[in-house]
Amino acid sequence: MARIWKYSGSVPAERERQADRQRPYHHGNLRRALLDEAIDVIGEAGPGAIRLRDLARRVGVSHAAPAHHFGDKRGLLTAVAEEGYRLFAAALRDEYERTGSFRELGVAYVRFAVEHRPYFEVMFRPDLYRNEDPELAEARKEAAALLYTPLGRLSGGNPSFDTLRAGVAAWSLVHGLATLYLNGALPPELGDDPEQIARSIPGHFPP
Amino acid sequence: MARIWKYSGSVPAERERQADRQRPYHHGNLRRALLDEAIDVIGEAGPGAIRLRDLARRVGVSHAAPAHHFGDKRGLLTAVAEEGYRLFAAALRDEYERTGSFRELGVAYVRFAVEHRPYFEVMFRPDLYRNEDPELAEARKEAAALLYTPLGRLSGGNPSFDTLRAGVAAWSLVHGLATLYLNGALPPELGDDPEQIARSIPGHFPP
DNA sequence: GGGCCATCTAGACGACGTAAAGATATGCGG
DNA sequence: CCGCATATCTTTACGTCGTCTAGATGGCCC
Repeated sequence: MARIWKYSGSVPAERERQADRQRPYHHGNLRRALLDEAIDVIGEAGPGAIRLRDLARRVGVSHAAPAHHFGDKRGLLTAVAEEGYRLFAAALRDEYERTGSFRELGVAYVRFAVEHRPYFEVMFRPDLYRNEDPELAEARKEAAALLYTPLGRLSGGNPSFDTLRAGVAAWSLVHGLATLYLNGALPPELGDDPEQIARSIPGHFPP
Repeated sequence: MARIWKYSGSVPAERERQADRQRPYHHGNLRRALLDEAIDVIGEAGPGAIRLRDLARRVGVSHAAPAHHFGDKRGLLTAVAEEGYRLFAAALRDEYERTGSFRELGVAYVRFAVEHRPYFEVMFRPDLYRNEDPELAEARKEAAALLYTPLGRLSGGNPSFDTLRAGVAAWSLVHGLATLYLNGALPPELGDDPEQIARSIPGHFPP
């Protein structure tokens, strides 16, 4: 996984400090580096495998360094969740603007869960992070709006169309599909391409 | 909750040992007691809050006692998941035999998730337990069969009816609904009665 | 009633999260 | 160019946790 981390602009480039093999006292972009490493760990072993000391070790700083940027473990996971919701909102927005299709919005939901699995796994586990964090709440609201507004537009002026419940139904469907896929709980006969599964799923059920 | 039990040395009359308030060296059914306590803890603080030493303390045994019954922490959670799948299968079977309704089966799914939340939270988090455990695999298969066989019966002889995909769709819908409800992610306008929400959700979506 | 063996205790070890206090660099005002 | 405030990182320390090992206990079967 290619990691592109540009150091912040305030770092003087002329000193080529980062090219030096000696580890500088100041990392330069420790916060970003810890988040990236956390994503890697979560992707390989789930959020339960996150260890602050381990992240510090991987990045090459002392074990207590992460505390300065995130306070504690929940703080780090809060940052992960927030970033996840922002990426999520961006992905949904892009997809809907590109296709204008409600169904493709659902497919994009599942795709995000799979492609950004580490984020997704944290986002929908509020016990892991600080759910009342204001930044996070805003990021989440942004994503939620992108799920409901396309539906509202679709309902047109039809008053018998229950936007709220239709939205929850669609949301539940794709969320459940994504969750079950990530758990490996889906029947193997469906294959292993989540996007294709999402597209092939019927939009109605027997009574 | 001070549980003051004294140890060994003075073992009184042999017959009134259970009625005696002195704690016997052998618990009697430590395994069951630990599982019950684990369910309580998970219900209050989630599976992440499980601590073997804490469970032992609550039950009044030494900190290493749980290891004998479950091997390790994953062993305990494996037992929780297995019991959960058995209860789940029983609940689904009862409901379908009682009503014969496919939709009510879905409602029962959601109801189980809410009423037996601690089990549900562990069952669908395979990273917490020993997923390859044979007892667990069997319990899970039993539950899965109860989700698909009613659907197969419903399809009748209609060859254009894709049982597998229809089943996954229905399963995803109820699973997603249950998961989102437990996360507190559903819009509050829907109220807080998950059964009623499940029944009010439409069975089809816009294209 | 004697011994076997499942059950439980006791103590130790390394890893972890987190708090406190000290070290070091960075950028800013003079 | 210089001194200093401050953000960043290190070091040390403490308590808790999971798990390992050896030993104590007592139910149960012959």
